[in-house]
Parts: sequence; structure tokens; C-alpha cells
Amino acid sequence: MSILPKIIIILGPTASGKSDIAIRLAKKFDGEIISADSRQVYRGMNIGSGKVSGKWNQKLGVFISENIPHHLIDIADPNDDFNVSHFKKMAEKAIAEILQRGQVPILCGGTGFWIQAVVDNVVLPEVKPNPELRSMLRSKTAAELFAELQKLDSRRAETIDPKNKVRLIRALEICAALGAVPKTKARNTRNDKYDFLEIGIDTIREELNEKIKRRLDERFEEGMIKEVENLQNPSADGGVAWERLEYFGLEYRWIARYLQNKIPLAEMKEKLYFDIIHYAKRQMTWFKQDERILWLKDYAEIEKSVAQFLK
RNA sequence: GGGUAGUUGGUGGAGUGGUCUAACACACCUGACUGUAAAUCAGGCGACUUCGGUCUUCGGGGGUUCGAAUCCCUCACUGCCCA
Repeated sequence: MSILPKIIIILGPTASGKSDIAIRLAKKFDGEIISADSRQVYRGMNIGSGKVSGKWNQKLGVFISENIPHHLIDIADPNDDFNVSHFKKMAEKAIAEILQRGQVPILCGGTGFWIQAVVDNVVLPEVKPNPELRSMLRSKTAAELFAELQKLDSRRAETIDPKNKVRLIRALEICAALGAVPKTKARNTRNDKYDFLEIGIDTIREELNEKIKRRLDERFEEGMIKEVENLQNPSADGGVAWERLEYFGLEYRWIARYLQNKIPLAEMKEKLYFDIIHYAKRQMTWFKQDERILWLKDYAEIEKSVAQFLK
């Protein structure tokens, strides 16, 4: 029997109902939630990111929903860079603290890469983003960047996607700092500090698509367009640039385009819907690679397997 | 009733005698992922295939031609104009 501290992970595609399940589990097993969502970390991005309702507790320094602490929500300004590296460090810190309080850490989210960073203890090169270098490299073509990488690090060039500029730029950024991209561990190599139970919410694609559509309509009724308008408004909270909203993707991208009169309302809603569905598909493509995930359909099953795991 | 424009693959929409299973886009399917991961990127998308090909597609039918999505006739349907 393992004596390692136990961590529950709840993952799944967008709109699969992760948040509610995590909260129920937290109430049942004295848990605290750590959100693994690359957009919910930002303040002011609520409806569009599907954040649970709740608010920041100044005294505890954590976001609270239904009396359950939610770590890593509302911890960054939308204009700040908050990436996997930040997430990994903060999530590990949160895990340690939760365990110290004798509570059960429940990592819940849909950002597969972020979850993997913790579960597999992915070692990321200690090279911070270099905005100047990035913007300089961005003006080159993928072919030029690839040729450059071949010269600097032929080993990395062999496995990289030669057409993906984002990856190429990062690889070159690492080369600029370290000379070459360090080798990393393969996937599915456990973080040996903890004992993880990875539970995926099993959904039927057609049903999920329906749910996405319904949820989207609700979000518009709740004032999602207004939310994006407020985010962008320079007089409000510093103001988030259109390009930044574009980068955030999905609701923020499409509503930003609509607010700039680039597309009519109906088209915006339609394109957004398709993009969310495509996103859910991509999430599943990622999760499918992890054969440790236990795919379960309803809460009762999940609670049962969690109870067994914690025993 | 007369005139006129049109009818293309799941959708929009190119294509006007051969290089057309038919551009492009969307949808759809599959996948990648070394600090941007809601981002970024790739492949597939008529059928069958011994992977060399074979067969069937451009409203229906008929015709011209060596050869038609493309030309002609006809039928059907749709839009617009005149009655």
C-alpha cells in the first residue's frame, strides 16, 4: 500500500460538469479545489471562462464558492503572463498547503497540459518568455524558423512540428538562452511525490454539443457580451487590448470581433459555438493519450471510486 | 400566360468542351503538443481496391462530340420582371 499523499483529479471536456462534481466531492471528503483552467486564473473573466459563482476572500486569500476554497482562480491580471510554469509552481504549493491542513486536494479543470505538468512532474526548461525575441521571430516564416532551429538544435528539430510557429519560436527562445532544448521525460511518467486518482467525465459527443449550445445561450443572457466590453474598456481596469482578447480565444475572441463590428451577431454566435465544440474535441484528443484516466459517467460512480481511493 | 436568371458534393460557392472527384471556405472525421495550451499546428473527407488502379458523381431524360459539369433539345423545380 502506498503511503503517499493522495490527490484527486477531475478532468474532462468543457461543459462536462467538472466543477459541480468537484464541489460535491470536496464537501463529501473535506477537500479543497485547485482549478486547472488557463483562463479562470484571470480576474474579470468569469462568464466567458465558466468560472463557478463565488468571490475572493480577502482574509483567506482564496476564491470561495459554496464554502469550498478554489485555488488558482482570480489570481492574475488578464494583461499578465500566466503560463504552465506559473501554474505548476502555484499548484504544487497549494497542494502542499492543503495537505498540511489535513484536507484532500482536488485538481479540477480542462487544461490538459497544465494537469500533466503536475501529474507527470514535467520538467520545463527554466527559460522565461522573451517578448522582444518572440516578436522579432514572429515576422519570419515557419520555414525560416525551422531552418534556424535545424542549425541550432538538430535533435529538437527532428521532433518539432515544422509548421507550428508557436512551437518553433519557443524552441528558438530556449536555444537562445541555453544553446539547445533540454531533453524531457516522456509522458505517462508519474510524479512520485503523490498518489493520483485521475477521473475523467465520460460524455457522449452529441449530448455534450447540445449542452454546449444551451450553456452558450445562458451565458449570453447572463451578460457575457457586457463582460467582454468591460474587460476591454480602458477606463475600467487597465483595459485589455483587442489582440489580447483575440489570443484568449473562444468567447473572448469572438465577442471581441463582434464588438469591433467585424462580424454580425448571428455569425459570431455560430462561429463561437463551432469553436467551442472543436475545443472540446481537442481536449479529448489530449486526454485520450493518458491511459491512467478512469472514465466515469455519473457522480455516484465517481464518489464511490474516490471513497475507495481515499480508504 | 410571356420573358429572364438559375438548379454543382453535407452547406455556401468556383468552374463554361479534355489537365474535373470538381477550386476555395465552412461543417464533419482523425491526430500533434518540451513555459503562449480556450492558444498553436497537421492529415483526411464519393465508392471499391491485390494501392496499380477500377467504377459512379455536377436537377431528370435524351442528343451533339473521339471526349460534356461545361454545347443542343426536353421535362421538372426555384428566383426576378411583365401580364
